[in-house]
Amino acid sequence: MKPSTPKGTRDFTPSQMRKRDYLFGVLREHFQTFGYAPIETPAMENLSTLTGKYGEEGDQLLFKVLNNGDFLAKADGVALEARDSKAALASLSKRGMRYDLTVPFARFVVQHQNELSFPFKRYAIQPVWRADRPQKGRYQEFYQCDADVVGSDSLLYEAELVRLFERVYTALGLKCVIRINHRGILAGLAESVGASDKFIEVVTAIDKLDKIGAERVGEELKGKGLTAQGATQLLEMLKDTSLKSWEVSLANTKEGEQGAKELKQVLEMVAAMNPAQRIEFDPTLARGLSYYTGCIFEVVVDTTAPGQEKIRMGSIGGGGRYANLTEAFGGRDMSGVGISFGAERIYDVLEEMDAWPDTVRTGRKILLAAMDEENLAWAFAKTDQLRSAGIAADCYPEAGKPKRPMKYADKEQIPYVALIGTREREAEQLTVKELTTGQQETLDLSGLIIKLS
RNA sequence: GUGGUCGUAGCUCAGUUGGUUAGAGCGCCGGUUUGUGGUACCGGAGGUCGGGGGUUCGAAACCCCUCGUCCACCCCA
Repeated sequence: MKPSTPKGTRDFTPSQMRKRDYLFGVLREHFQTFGYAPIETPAMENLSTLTGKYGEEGDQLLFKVLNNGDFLAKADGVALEARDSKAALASLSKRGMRYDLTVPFARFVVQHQNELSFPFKRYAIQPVWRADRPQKGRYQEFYQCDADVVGSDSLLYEAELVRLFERVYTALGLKCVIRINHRGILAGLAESVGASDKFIEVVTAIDKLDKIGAERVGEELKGKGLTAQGATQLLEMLKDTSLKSWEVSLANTKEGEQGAKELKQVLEMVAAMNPAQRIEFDPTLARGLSYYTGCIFEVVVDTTAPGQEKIRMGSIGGGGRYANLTEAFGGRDMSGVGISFGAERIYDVLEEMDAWPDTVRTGRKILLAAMDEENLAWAFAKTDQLRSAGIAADCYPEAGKPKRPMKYADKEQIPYVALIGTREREAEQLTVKELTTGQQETLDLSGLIIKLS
């Protein structure tokens, strides 16, 4: 049998893990600086927590966990006989794998509402699972990195999360563009072309604009029941990227006016903090997720920035404000706003740009190698002293010719090798070779610690 | 879930109309080198040709099924 991981999943090697740890570390650090506290929720949730939250399609993409024990004995015989998977499911599985971090978060907030103080700010970096058909950059197991705040409808948080986006991407060495819109603008737009009742359809159609073009979006809109005139007018209005003129054109729609007003405030706050950041109002930004109700964001790589011209990647982050997230779990009506970093995509971008810091390349800094058996214990003791000084040191486990440890250090990209023979032990000195330059010097332990610190 | 593409060594891939013992490059292991890795030269290991069934005197190649991959939809990160 050829060993392999299940479809849509992958292993991470040490060199990949060092990069992932770095990326998650930058995220964690910024989340905490911005006042978000970590939480974790289980890999499995009760199926009742998950089903119905992602729409019909989402339910199909849930990984279900088979009940333990003699599950068939307790299964619904009628449904099994009829080969009706949907009907049989309830008696076969009561748990499912986490599909995203937002729904478990909503469950968490309601379940712990009496222990939490609001506004409650949390972040989470955890894998999620989807029974989707895998493609490049699309897996059945992948990590999500979310920061959310619930229990306040202050626009301060919209501005804060935009700042969090830019701070993180800047720390990673990436120039990005933050696109922003408001569901109210889209609602006002639908209202002004007489399609208020087709709001969801309008949103999902607009979401496809950059992908399939205005013409086909127009056709889709007409297919969904818009008048030809309404569809044309809608597409015409979307060409306008000036927030000022939207304020005017939507002044007679309640939601549209409110949306434009809120957007303006957020943009003003953000501009006051960092006028250099590219943040663009984009009325065509829709985001498919149905639960957004206020501002929505999406982050893309800035392809006008030096060194980033060739990057072709979809959004590397997104988010928005939602109302009533906790409603499904019987919580009181709480507004929230949150963002998500597309860690797997960011990884690919950093890989393409080779924008990793040097620290991800090396694990161990120095390898100590004894030439003969009687010096091995001394080499091991020196390794221990280096470790006590906080230096990632390792001792080659077999004494002998330098060839093996040298080759090992070369492959493992350990930058320094100390060869230890009787000469070194008797003089209490270490002969240290730097592999990239081939240069060699003799130092005592404290000198070596200073050199490698 | 729908349509398509491709599965040959650890990796990237050759393999003629179906015909002897299935190859290359890279990688891996060893040697040339008994206190010095990366280069060079020499040698070696490694394949039920994704799996199962069928057609045939004969299948890596043709047919069916199945699993996996990649791509386009759907949806999404």
